[in-house]
Amino acid sequence: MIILSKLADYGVIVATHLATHPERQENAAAVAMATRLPQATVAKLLKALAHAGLVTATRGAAGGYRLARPADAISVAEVVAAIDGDIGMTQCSVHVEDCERTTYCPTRPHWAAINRAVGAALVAVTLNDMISPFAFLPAAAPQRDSAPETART
Amino acid sequence: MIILSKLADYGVIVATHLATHPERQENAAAVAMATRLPQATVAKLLKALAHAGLVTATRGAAGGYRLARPADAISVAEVVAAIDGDIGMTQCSVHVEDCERTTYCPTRPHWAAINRAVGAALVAVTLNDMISPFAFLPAAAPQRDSAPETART
DNA sequence: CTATTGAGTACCAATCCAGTCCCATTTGGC
DNA sequence: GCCAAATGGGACTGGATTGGTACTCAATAG
Repeated sequence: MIILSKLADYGVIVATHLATHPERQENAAAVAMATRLPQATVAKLLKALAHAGLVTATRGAAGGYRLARPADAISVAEVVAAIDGDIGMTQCSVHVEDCERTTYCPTRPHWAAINRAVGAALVAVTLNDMISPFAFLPAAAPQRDSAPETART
Repeated sequence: MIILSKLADYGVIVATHLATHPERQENAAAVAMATRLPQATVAKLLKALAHAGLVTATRGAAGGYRLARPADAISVAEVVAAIDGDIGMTQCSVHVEDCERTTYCPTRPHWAAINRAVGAALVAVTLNDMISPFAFLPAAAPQRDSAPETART
């Protein structure tokens, strides 16, 4: 199974590309060319990213896009969420009210925890990390501990 | 976006149900009844789980399914993988050869790391954990249920 | 004023997925 | 030995989702 949709994947590529030239302003066509992605699709992605406030757009002739924030202040999770929506493991993680199984489904509360772990893995990575040629995180997921207490909210 | 497909979600529910009665052998109809899921779908799921070796099936009259291993030796990741296939963030995480972008895509190596983190989050949770009514991860229980991400940088 | 470029929306095609059905095979009971 | 019960393994289908495109409106530079 693939977690990210192709569009979200592309979105990260596009955002990463912009992160490599933070000062330069590029229009959709230029980004499409640089990333080898279909132009119409890139335009759509950039609109979504702009809508989410991750990139700033300049309209009109000689317009274009650039990152709204420094590359190390934009997480991959944000980029993905801008395109695919909020991340959740299961239906009930995102739309709790939709799950009529809530009353007798014993697994539900646990998904929330898994959810958080996955989200943390994505939040921990910034665009700046994606640019760097080296690995950046040791292991972002919570290691299972079999010590359920340590409750320290 | 929802990470798990409905079937994978159901699969975990089914497996969890079997984990509550490790010694009992149940046929597909009984599991469907207990879990309130469509019978045909449950049958399909159990076949997949059996194929993956997570449950053992007994054919013929009075046949049925039971867990192949103790509940604490089966991770959620295995159940999900049995139904949805291996987990990967992006296309290239699962089918590297399919990605003709390999040569110039700078993000690729990083996805592998994110991938590992997400996988670890699922591997860390066993069916036994899913049964227990209490949280098993440090931050699992609190009231907040939806929108767990939204990076706060 | 006009060319350029993003914003927004509507739309289409293709794929994927959830769910069902069918038939072969195995096994227990009569 | 035969039949019923149950899994094994496909094939099939309707529908939803997604990837991708096209078209029009709005803004801006020159």
